Amino acid sequence: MTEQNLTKNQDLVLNQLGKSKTPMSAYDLLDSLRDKGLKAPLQIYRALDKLTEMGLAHRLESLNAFVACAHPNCHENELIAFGICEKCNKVWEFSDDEVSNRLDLWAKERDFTPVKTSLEIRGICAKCA
Amino acid sequence: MTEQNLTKNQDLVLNQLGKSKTPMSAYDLLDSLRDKGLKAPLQIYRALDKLTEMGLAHRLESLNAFVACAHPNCHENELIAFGICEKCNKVWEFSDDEVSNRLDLWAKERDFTPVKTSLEIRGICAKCA
DNA sequence: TCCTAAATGTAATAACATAACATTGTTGCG
DNA sequence: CGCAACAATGTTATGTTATTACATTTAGGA
Ligand SMILES: [Zn+2]
Ligand SMILES: [Zn+2]
Ligand SMILES: [Zn+2]
Ligand SMILES: [Zn+2]
Repeated sequence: MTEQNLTKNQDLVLNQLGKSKTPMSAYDLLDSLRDKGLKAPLQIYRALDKLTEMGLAHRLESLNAFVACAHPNCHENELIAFGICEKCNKVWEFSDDEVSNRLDLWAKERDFTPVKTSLEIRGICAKCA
Repeated sequence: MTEQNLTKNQDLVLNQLGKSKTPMSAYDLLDSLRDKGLKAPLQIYRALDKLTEMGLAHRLESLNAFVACAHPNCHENELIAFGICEKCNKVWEFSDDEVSNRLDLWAKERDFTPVKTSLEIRGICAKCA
């Protein structure tokens, strides 16, 4: 295992995500890991579930795809935002306390208990403009 | 047509969405509109495409589902955010200028041109807590 | 060791979305 | 009106994403 407590499949998936410059779908991952012995979607989805729980990978809801976390130790509780270029598919991961605070405020005002927030800005990056 | 310039299918889909208290998937919509003559997923998806373009409906990326717009004339350009209760599935549509400004700033700093932003807070509402 | 919980393997199926192509309806212009 | 151009529709097939169900193996602690 190259990462802390990861199992074989989790490690394979995370490494593959780490190598990729752009998000990968579960089936992209499956295709690229067939030669490592992975054969079924569920093997990928199970690994991704754990990795996203641990905060080592993130799911991009608007793409149905996944990226490795770009931060060393990305807390799963904090708000994470993504910029996604629709031309080159590159992803920028960032967070913004002010945005986070405003959304917390919205929630508090309504007694709404946030569980998971997704914030994805799709557009065109500087390089592709 | 009960709405402005909508075609028959668009009108059927929007009305169905309007009646629903919770988001509906394309196939939910298809099932509930079969007796109105709709038979194929594409008929639903095409109507949804137009409705979301017009800002009369919104897609919830994290649910693969759709809601009627809760605002009278919801500009498609402004940032729209959603709170989604994972227990009762109710959705609150809102916007926040400060959040919007912070994201604009993030984009400007990088010459990133936003096209479409999705912001979805999943959690538990006051009633379900 | 033995028990238990976590992880894995495998097949089948469900849920979501689009491609391709033929047809019909609408609008505006000569 | 008659025609062209475009938008919307109908229909079939297929592609893509995700989960259910169940059997088996592995890892770690009493
Ligand atoms: Zn991260
Ligand atoms: Zn780009
Ligand atoms: Zn709206
Ligand atoms: Zn609720």
